[in-house]
Amino acid sequence: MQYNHQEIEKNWQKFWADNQTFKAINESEKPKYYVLDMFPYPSGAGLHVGHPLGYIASDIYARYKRHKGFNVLHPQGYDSFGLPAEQYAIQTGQHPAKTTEENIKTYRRQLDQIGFSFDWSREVRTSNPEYYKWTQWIFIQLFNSWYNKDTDKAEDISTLEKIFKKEGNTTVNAVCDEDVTSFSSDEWKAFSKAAQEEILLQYRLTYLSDTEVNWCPALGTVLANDEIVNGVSERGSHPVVRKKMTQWSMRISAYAQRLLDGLETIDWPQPLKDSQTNWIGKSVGAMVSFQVDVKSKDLTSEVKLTYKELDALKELRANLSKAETTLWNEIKNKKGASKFRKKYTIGSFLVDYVCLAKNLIVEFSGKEDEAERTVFFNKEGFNVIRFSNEEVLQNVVKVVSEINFAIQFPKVQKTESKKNVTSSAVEKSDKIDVFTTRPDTIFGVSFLTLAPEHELVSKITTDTQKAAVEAYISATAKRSERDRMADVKTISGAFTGAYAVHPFTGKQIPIWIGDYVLANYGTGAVMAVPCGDQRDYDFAKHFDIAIPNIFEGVDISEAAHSDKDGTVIANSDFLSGLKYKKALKLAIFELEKKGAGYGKVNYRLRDAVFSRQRYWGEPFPVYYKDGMPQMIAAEHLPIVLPEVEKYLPTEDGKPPLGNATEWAWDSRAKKVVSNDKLKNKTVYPLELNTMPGWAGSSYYFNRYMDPHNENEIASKENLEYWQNIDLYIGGSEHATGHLLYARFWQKFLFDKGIVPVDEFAKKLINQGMILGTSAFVYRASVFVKNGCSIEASNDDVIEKIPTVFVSKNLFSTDDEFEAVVKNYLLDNKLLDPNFADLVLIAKTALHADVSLVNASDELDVEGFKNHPINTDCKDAHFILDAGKYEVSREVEKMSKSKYNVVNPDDIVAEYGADALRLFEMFLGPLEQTKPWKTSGISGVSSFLKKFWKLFFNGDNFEVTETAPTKDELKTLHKTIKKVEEDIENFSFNTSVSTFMIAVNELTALKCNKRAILEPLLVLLSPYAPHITEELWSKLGNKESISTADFPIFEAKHLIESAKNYPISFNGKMRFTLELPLDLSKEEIEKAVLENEKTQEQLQGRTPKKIIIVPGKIVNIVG
RNA sequence: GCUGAAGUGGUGGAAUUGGUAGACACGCUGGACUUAAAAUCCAGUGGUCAGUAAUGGCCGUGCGGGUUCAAGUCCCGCCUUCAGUACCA
Repeated sequence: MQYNHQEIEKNWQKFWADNQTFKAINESEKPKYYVLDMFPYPSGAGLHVGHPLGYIASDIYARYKRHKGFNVLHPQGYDSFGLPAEQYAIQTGQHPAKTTEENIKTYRRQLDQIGFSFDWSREVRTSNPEYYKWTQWIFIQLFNSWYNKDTDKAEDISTLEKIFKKEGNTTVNAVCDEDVTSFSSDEWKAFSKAAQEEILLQYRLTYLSDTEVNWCPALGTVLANDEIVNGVSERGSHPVVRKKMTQWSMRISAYAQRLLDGLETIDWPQPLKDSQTNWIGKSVGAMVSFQVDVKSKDLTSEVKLTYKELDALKELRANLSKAETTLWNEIKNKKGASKFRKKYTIGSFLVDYVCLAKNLIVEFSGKEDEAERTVFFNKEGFNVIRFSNEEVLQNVVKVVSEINFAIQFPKVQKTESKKNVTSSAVEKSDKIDVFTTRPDTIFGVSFLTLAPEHELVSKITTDTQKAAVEAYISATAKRSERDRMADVKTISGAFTGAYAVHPFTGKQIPIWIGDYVLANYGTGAVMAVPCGDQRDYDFAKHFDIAIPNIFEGVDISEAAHSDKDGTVIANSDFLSGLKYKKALKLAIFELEKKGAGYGKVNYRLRDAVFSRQRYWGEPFPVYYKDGMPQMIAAEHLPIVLPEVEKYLPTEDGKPPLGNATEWAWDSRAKKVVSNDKLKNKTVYPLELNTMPGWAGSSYYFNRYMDPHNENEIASKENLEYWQNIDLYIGGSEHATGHLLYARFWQKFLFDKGIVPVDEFAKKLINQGMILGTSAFVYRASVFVKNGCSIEASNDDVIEKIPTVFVSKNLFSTDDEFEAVVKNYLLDNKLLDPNFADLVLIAKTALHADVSLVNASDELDVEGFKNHPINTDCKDAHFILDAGKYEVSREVEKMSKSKYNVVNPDDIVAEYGADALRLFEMFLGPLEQTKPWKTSGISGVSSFLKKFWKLFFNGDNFEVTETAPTKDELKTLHKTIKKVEEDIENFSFNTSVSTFMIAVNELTALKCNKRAILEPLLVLLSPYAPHITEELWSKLGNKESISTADFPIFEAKHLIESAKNYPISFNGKMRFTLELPLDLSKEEIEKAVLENEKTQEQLQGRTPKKIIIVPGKIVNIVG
């Protein structure tokens, strides 16, 4: 009987579905085991052979664990919110829900035909309201929580309010915004409700803030750092710019330390742990404050303000009028060269706003001395634009765009005249905070460097340095982030003219700016220790700044000395003579004593922006009342995504949800209502942003435990029973995205007592990528010697020349290629011999669809000519090699554009799911990147046929009950041992070889005994579930093979009485000798030395030494 | 630059603690069956040299050293490839 994989596989897939064979139960006598794949985003392209790799591995493991007596949970679902469906909706108007639904159908069909043992009754989809109800619910929990550093966990916000009421915020040890002001309990009580809310927002684990975000204009949305690759969007490669927006953020930084600590407790790949560690980027050091030295400033301004005037100025700045505030809110976030200042003195005039770098003054019109002011400002090189209060209040956008225009296209040329600009008071308290990991080198500081964007720069810059500093700032502002990153070597900077005071020596330290200091790391300022840091060293060398040496016996004439260990500090007052560790501690101690600094741990990890300007994502359960966010009570969830007509941002720049007409919250009726009702007092606008892709994937593994529960994420009992994932398989590209956020949420849910464990996955494996094997054909491009291509100059010369392709082996160089083509054309009279010298032929490599190429790299020429992508090749000529056209091969990423994508559907149709499963495992180690070559599948395919044949005699199923022989038992138990070890070590590729060896041996032994074949079926069934189910039932078994116990290995069958010893001479194996295993060393030596072959090797010499490892090897030296 | 992983036949890859390098496959070559092809089966297949042959010698795990009776495996120094990350103070 023939092995008919199509019929067998279809039947058993139906059987499993009908009998719910793999449905997991939530309580059992058996131990639990939870195996999970990272759920897929259902893309329109469907699966290619690379996608199922991890699923096959986890499925084998899940099936193996079932055989081993575990209650296995092995669910699957879809991460079904995402950008592609939305992009498609924008292009076609098709609702993303519909696209998603269709894609899921394709995925499901493709997955089903591979025979996975998923419990589909637990399927989740992140875009289902029943699911995202819980995503919204978790968001509310985060909003209602703060992080208490004393208890080191998240707590309910009410406990914080209690403390505020009782003792203000000075005693609170919380993770919060950096700029919180302190208040007493009385002050707290005196605050308005709105003010209190605003303060609480600075402590909540999710909070609104104006954050600088990665804005992608082409996609109309904000992107996370990990969604940007090389400065452009990961999807679509669109440019990305920095922009300030009011956004929801997640205070993941609160968990930085615990996210690091947790890594110690989980069995994840070291590279993945390392990249999380680097991402979190913990550095231990100190915060050091440097006072700006006021005396040193060469204030040349003629106008001096009195203290009284200064106070008045401060007052003015604090109490802006409504129009002033409105405009200020629009322009205050401008950075760098377009930074604005409010209420600033120019000469003796007080101006409303000024951009110093661009020499632009913005004023409200209607001032009495307007004409006089204009004359003075213009004389000083400033351009003035004025707006009325009404203009600002009615259309602030227009006003801002006029200001932007004025910045870009200044009317007045900068005059050379010296300006009398009062830097409006360098206040005595001005200080520059720096973060350093090397406070022990504090005596080596010879300058400070500020990021060009640092807020103090314009304030401290002296008039003499102003021009240089401004020029530098505008030069760096012009360079994109990308340029700055790419160009690390060029050293640039400018001296501000200002000095700071060294906290210990009191010496003056010049303050520089330089773009090697990043504005968004640490404080945006560094204390430069050129002798200990290469960048500082290079900077100092470049600008000829002193490089004091504070290391004992170290030469720093060539480069900085950044080694810490073993270095002794010198020339450093109280630190001299100390080693790194001691000096570090003492330096911090002294800094703290002086009040000039304190020990601090700094993390690279930033809070995660949680708002996206997209349609196809979870809506926030948030409405705004008087500008303050309000949570919708959990009982009214889910807040369902509204329908919109257009999926693009609105014309006034609001996110797509701004298009919704039914998107207001009726706080009395507790439901979403039409926007028309917004005039009502109890109806409020809803949040227009949606959540990012990682929201839904950060807890889905918990939801699988109880996916249909309407009252909780999952019941306490189920969470308690399943705990967490025992084995999680997925790609390493999620290292600093999904896998970090999911750990964060799990820890938060753990703090809140919702889940029982604080790490969601005990073991994780990254499956490697499967690459495609592209096929190339070589096409001849014909040129006439004057340089024109044939298309361009259609003369007689080339009239008859057709498209020509040349088989790979016919040439090795370009010259040979040209000769081959020319000869062919001449032989076939396609080229006039008189013109042969006028013609140039170049070769172009083109991708050919891999489905047109067979295992021997031979191209199906007719297929190629008729392929839809080669319409221009219908009449092409192919120069063959021995009647064949051979393509050249190259391994590349699988991609549609490279025509190297292999669809599992085709493989399943031709070879069967079992063959696909075996082959994917056979390709190589699971975690390794490896190329796909369809030709290789014939190996596993013929293995399955051989295996099938063991059970048949001709057309008859024939398995005997005869007792097995020693050899047969040995083969079986050898296989049991190896396969079990391999599965436990996730070495699936080697167990496939083991199966092949076993079947080869049993075929040779002509074994058709039940006692051997039945256990072998169970061994193979995790890998090839269909064929084994079929044969299992043919053996008379009524239950699915998945319920069978795993065979037990018995060592007694492997015990050998003799060993074929390799006999080596000086380490080189010369021959083998079969000897009984129970011989002693002496007996072995005797037997070996007596052997004639030994004597032949020795040729009369006496061995110096004989090494005998019983059961292993004999080595004769001499 | 830093971090991590890896370099073994024509190809994918084996070799658990140092102990017969190249398992198992693909591909290739030859043969059987067939009118022919496909399928199937059998044999050979790291390189090189010698021999009609059986067989035997030498060389071989990125390169150069070292430890050892014995090194793909351990140590030192380099080279290359891939992945991640990047002026992190």
